[in-house]
Amino acid sequence: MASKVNDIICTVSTLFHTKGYENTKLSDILAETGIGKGQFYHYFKSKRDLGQAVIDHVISEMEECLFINILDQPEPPKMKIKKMLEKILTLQLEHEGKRGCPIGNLAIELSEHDPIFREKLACFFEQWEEKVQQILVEMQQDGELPPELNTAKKARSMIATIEGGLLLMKNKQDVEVFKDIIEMIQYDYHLNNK
Amino acid sequence: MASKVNDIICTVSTLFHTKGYENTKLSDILAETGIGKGQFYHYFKSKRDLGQAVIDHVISEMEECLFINILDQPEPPKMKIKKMLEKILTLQLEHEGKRGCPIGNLAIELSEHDPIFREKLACFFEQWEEKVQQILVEMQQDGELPPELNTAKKARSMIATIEGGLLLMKNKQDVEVFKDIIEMIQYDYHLNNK
Amino acid sequence: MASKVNDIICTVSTLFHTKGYENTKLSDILAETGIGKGQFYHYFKSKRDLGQAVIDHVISEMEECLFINILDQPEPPKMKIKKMLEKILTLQLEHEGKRGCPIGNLAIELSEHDPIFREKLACFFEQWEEKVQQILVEMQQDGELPPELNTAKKARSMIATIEGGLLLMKNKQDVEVFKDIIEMIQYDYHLNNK
Amino acid sequence: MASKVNDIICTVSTLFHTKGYENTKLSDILAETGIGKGQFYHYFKSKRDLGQAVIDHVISEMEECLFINILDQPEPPKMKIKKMLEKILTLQLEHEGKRGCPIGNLAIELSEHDPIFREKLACFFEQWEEKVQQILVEMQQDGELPPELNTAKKARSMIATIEGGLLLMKNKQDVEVFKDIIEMIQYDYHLNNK
DNA sequence: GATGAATGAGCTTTCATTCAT
DNA sequence: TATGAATGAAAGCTCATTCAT
Repeated sequence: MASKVNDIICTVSTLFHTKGYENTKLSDILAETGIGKGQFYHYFKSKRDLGQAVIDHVISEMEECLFINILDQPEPPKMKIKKMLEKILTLQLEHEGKRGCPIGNLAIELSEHDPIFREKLACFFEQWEEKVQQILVEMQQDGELPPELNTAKKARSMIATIEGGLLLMKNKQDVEVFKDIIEMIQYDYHLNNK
Repeated sequence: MASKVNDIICTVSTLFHTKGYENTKLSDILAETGIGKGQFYHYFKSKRDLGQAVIDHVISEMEECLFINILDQPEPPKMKIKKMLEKILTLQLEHEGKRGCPIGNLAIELSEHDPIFREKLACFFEQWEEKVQQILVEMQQDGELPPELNTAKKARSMIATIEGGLLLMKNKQDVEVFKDIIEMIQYDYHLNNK
Repeated sequence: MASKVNDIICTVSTLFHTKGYENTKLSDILAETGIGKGQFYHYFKSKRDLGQAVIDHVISEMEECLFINILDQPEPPKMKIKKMLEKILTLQLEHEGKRGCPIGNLAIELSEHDPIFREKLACFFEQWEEKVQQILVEMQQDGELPPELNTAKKARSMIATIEGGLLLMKNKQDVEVFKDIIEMIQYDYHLNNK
Repeated sequence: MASKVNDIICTVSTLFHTKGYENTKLSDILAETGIGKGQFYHYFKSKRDLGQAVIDHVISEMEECLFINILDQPEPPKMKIKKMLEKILTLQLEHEGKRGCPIGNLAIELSEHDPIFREKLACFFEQWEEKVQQILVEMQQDGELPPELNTAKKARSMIATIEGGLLLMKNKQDVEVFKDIIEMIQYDYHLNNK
């Protein structure tokens, strides 16, 4: 059933998040999902095939969570950024900041060696940059950002800060690190005196 | 000899940079270094043992490159940041930005599962943060940064931006991405009208 | 239905011809016939069961083709041999001589390890030898073959030449090889100056 | 050591002879040779790699046995053919004719699907044909064969008869079948009244 | 110090067959 | 009848490590 496939994808997305793609062995997948080898290969033609499905899943979860529910909503730009940052923090708090970014992790592991995986992940980051840029443009039009600012690059920079913050947080295994990062972004964009 | 050990470490640090730790197989190491199995296990008691040596090596290279040669030098603070960014870019240009940060990559791969590796990498980031913070304090004293700014968090944020920028760059396999990030940091700290 | 069973058998006989018995996987069979697993095991209790049915089918096709339509016909002996050789050539031309003898191939693959399969194939060859022998006896009576000739052994030898010719032809992947063989048999039995 | 490699090749050539290439599983090889998986892959990079080595080995054994020791010797042509047939019979008697031709079997199994294996085997048959043809030419010059006879095709036909005879023999699992074939060839070439 | 043969657990994948619906 | 999910043994192969020389 589709639900079984979905179960597997969900379970494995957690495995990928904690252990990475290569380091998640088929045996881990079978143990965690409780299915047999044969059944696995009934649903997926290879581990790589599953990998693509999981990445699609992780990305679309993130898209819903950040894009649809927040960035695409009709709200004041600063509020959207604030909510986005809070949402990311909330997601991290579920695992005490030990896992880092499910997408960023895969980007590091796979970008140089698997063009298809790389492309999917790159596509996510591109969309994210665009959506943030739109918000920055709004802010710029409201006079809240200097008119000479390159909003595309600034958006890219904000996302870099978030991803780098998640990297440092994962390295410290401490979510407080990411809280500092959020605070600095909020300071940078004056998100508190709204 | 010590020089043989060093040769191995240098060669493997490149392998770790491109393929990651787990994905660098002993056979890759032997092929790349041209030594035999027996010799390898004569010099290192395990792959993990080599891993530690390589991480130490990579970190101390980075320390020399960024800390000793730049951040610890008696120069104006803005100049030091500028040079640091340029140095990182130069290093990336050697591989067209395809590999990303040798330390950040390992931080993502290993932080959650190997406490010793994690600690070594965390220690590097801590030092980096401290050194950048000192510079920001100087700038703050010179009135180039607002007095209420939390320099520790701001330093952490700058490093996050750099690491995240390298992550996005690796994902796009395009060094231009990182150039944007540098430009935004320079804009943020007014590094050009110095 | 019987016709469904027959469809499967026909399709699989082609698979066996090109890939052999062991190398024809159930998945090949399902893909080629378009049926599902359940349906397969409804019609056949195992792959081996199907194997027997296919061998029976291939043999009876050959019997019709060579025995009933040619060797059992009331025609001059030399004509029958000539037609038999031409028929075999025609069959091979359908696949450019790439597949070889459907029965000889299976004989090589299965004779040593499966007594039932072996027996079925051996039975075919025995019949063939007998029918050819009868023809040679006729020719002997007509004075076209020396009276001391052992017709049973000569018949066996002719079939060996044919099967070996098909083997060499398959190995060269070139039907011309078999044409040479036919020519020599025709020369041997003076089939042209009839 | 080279001798270990050779041991494996010899052992496996027997396995290939009885079970065929595909049907000889790695586990059979390991059980029969008494080595471990790791060791196997230390000596051969794949089963296919071993396959090539085994085929080379089988062919060169046959070349020594039939070509160097018999067909290339300075002897009367009829004697050479006689000895060749006897040698082949002797080889078969070692296994009571149950295995068939080590080369013919592989030719049937592999010719259609593996071009490299096919080529190696085809090359053997070509040489064989040439050597037999030379003998037939000699006989023709001695007036023992009709001058209009196409010796190339006749040589090919003799080898086809031998190979087909071995096929029928294997199918019957009875070496007597091949004795009949030999007898007929001897009759055909008047090898007894020498 | 140096070589590479040997080990064996573990990897991803395949396959004929059975079972539940 | 018919479907395809489920099973699990076995396939070919990889890998870090140890051992004998």
